[in-house]
Amino acid sequence: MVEAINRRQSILEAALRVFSVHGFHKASIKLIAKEANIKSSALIYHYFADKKDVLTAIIHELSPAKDLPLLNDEQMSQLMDLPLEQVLPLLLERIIAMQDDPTIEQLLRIYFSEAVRTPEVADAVGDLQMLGLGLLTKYLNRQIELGRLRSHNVQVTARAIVGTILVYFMTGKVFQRLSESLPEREVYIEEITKIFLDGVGKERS
Amino acid sequence: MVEAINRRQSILEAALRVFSVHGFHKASIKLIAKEANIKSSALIYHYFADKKDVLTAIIHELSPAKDLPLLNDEQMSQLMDLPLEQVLPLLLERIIAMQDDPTIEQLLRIYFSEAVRTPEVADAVGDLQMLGLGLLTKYLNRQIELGRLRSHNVQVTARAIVGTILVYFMTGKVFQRLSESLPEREVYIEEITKIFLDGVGKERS
DNA sequence: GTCTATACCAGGATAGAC
DNA sequence: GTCTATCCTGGTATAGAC
Repeated sequence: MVEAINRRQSILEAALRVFSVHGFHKASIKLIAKEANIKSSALIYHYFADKKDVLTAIIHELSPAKDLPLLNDEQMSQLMDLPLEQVLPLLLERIIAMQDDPTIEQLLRIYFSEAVRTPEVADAVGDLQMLGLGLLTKYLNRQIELGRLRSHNVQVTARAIVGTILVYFMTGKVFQRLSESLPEREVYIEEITKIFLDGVGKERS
Repeated sequence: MVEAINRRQSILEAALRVFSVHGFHKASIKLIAKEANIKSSALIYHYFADKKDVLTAIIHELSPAKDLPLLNDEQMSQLMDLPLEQVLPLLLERIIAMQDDPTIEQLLRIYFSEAVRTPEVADAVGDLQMLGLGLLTKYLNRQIELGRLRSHNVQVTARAIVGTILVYFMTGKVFQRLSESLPEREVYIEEITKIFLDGVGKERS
């Protein structure tokens, strides 16, 4: 059978699942083979050089980075001029929704656990974050230019925004124990937006 | 030689280092033995039931949770009444400074990479965060009560604050690539404080 | 309490038939 | 392109002497 492409793909998907559950090192080639419904683990070596190569392929071929440039330049520059009270909810909504996609969730699990020691993974995630932080700072600077935001250190704000996403993911998916007190998604997004716009200080009226 | 306690301790410390660098599964008992300067990996089984037990011991005996109750009730209730513009910098300063301690940094690395799949680790970290979030929400509620902060969803604010710490750690220690644009520690803390107090919106003057 | 030696198994990877 | 069989390394863990 010459269904090479399908085979390769299903191995990749199986590996994604196995890696995300067991971690790279505990995940065995044999288990991946079983998950992929192939009789022979040897087949994996037909498509990939070694175990590490499977991980690399996952990172490069399944990364959500590809989905990011779904905005063309026009849409982008439109976004740049929208006020924060519109952009922030949109952004948070979009990114948090991504976490519902099982593939993304599995990828994130791998990223989290492997990034600390696998430079290749760290780089992939780093690229993603660079992109995100870059766009965010660009946007924030533009808004300052438009006089809608006060002049401030946008690097910090951008990171703080990313932090709210990070913490949402972690309390939701990693430390389930914390999910109880985790507010509804809409509430979370709404409140975050308010905080960044106006802080939590007493209204100066 | 009856230096049991020292031995046990140095095994634990060696394991901490090895786990933090290689991760739990890749870290081998033999390597830990070597790191601990003991001739025999068998000795480890004299002090611990198995490899997993070493990890458990690390988490329970080296966790920074113990250092947290360094405040007695009096100091605590004093803190509760201090305004956010004082408490937040203090808190951030303190926690970020902890990350300079190599032991803490190594522990954090283990937490991050292992929490996603080792429930025991997740619980330990979860406890820590519960404690942190609990204190934070309590504090925020108190401040609202005092009329210093506007009434709002404190669960969200608490998480957003934790997020700023998380992201600082990650961009600093995990994704070194992002360190370049990472602002100075003092700047970061100062700006974060400003954001939470007043947001980044145009001053309403 | 610390060592040497070793049993034992699992995982990564290859050879080679079909 | 997919399989069976197998090699080999390295890891966990134990037995047992000192």
